[in-house]
Amino acid sequence: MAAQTGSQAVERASALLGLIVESGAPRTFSSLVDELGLAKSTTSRLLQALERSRLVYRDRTGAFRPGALFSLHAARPSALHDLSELARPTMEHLSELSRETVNLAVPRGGQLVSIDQVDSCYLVGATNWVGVDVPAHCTASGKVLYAYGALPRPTGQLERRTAHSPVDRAQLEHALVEVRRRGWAASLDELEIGLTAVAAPVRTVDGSVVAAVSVSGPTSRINDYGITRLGDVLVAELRGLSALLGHQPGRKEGFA
Amino acid sequence: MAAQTGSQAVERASALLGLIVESGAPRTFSSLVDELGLAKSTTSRLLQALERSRLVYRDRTGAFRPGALFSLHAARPSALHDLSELARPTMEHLSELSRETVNLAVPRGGQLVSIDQVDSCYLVGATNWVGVDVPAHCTASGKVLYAYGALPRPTGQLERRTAHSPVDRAQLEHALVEVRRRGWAASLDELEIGLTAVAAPVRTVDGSVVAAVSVSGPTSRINDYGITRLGDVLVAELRGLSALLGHQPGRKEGFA
DNA sequence: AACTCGGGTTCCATAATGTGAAACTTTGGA
DNA sequence: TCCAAAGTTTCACATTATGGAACCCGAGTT
Repeated sequence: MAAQTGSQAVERASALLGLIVESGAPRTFSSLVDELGLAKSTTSRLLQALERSRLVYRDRTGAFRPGALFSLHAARPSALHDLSELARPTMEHLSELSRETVNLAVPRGGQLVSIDQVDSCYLVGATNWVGVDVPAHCTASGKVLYAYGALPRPTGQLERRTAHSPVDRAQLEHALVEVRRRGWAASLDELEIGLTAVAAPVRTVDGSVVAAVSVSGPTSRINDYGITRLGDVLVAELRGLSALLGHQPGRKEGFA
Repeated sequence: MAAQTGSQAVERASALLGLIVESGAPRTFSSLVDELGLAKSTTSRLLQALERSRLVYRDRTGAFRPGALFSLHAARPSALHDLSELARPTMEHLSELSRETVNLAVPRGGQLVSIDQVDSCYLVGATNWVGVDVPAHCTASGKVLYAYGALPRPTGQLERRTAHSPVDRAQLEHALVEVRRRGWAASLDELEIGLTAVAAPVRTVDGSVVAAVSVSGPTSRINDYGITRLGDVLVAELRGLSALLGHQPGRKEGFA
């Protein structure tokens, strides 16, 4: 189906592993067989290989569960289970896709702050955002956090950073409606002329939004990539990240 | 080398995964190549497959790290990081090897108590030990815990359960020296006539012993398997389990 | 700039390895 | 006891993995 080149056996085995690990509950052999649609024999062999390698094991009932290697990783004191550690792989991936700067932002004290960043590989556009507080209303991540109630609405005057900054409350609210509709937010030249960002939400187990991930770069390059396309990619990738946080994709995606 | 039948590609890929996950530090491509001794091309393809499946990812520096699936598992609230959960795979494995009852025992209130058990597949020998306190000096696990200082020496009279129970303190101490020398302990008919057990220590990150795993069954069957052989198997397997707890095999294996 | 060294990926012919249908075994139910 | 379901092993076939060599790319060097 989605094989690029090369190792089909490994990919199939990995798919099995994925199913076993992702669904917290023990997976039965037959459920795996017809979920992947492989022959019983093939499935059996692959699972045996995984079992030999201690990547899965069969519990008492004969169902498959994540094996010792997973426990090992989980037990590592160094395996920071915090957000930025979890998000790293996804962010690296997004960085490769877009080749632009990727940021992970969370609300802090009524503003938003980036807690992790993967730099663009271009020279232009690789400023550091980690730790610097920026006005949320003119960033893509900020809009996401506003839209889904992760950040309380700003009080007082909305700062005008550029001619494009939204300073009118009604205008902002209108934008937020749009964000919720599409699932992602954009900010074109609103914080700084020539700087565009696209962001989407990261949800936790109860469906609430806890962070936003943004991709940002020169307006021209982002436009080349396509804002909508980028938004959709972000949403898709972050759905995966949300799953890591325990968010069940099926569930209501309410906004606080 | 140690392939039974079937899927070599998967096993090789798994071996790579193992190296990447086990050594907490990021692994470089070439280190993987010459550690496994596979062709560069093969290694490259396998790693690409693993990367596509999000089982590993390349960080900024190009080194390989455990991928999203591992984070996912680590983040699971259900992923009990406690001892018995961690030990399960190993215990199941031992159960299959020996086909006897496997117990995980920890010290509690000066005695020892089993906190998890995998039953033998034989009818004879499958009693439940979980939760029942037994006199430590006539069990294999107890001797292990004594030997490595996980359990303070017993006070008062040593209970005589059978004619083979060690009731003499000097005799016990002598046995403990032997335990430390070999790395495992045995108990033949000491708790109950006809019941033999072999046990070895589980170490945690600082090298101290926190638990013992024992294999026990009818003296005759255990003898058939070979006490020494069983002891060695236990030591080897538990070395792996100890690694899960962060114990660096190289480190000093001091006994408290 | 041109040259080269080392790490890494891609190509390619070869055959070894993985594949699925079906036969077989085992388990559990009625 | 007989049957159905669940899983494993067998087997003939060709798809798929393999490793050597060629290639690529970036970082030093002259």
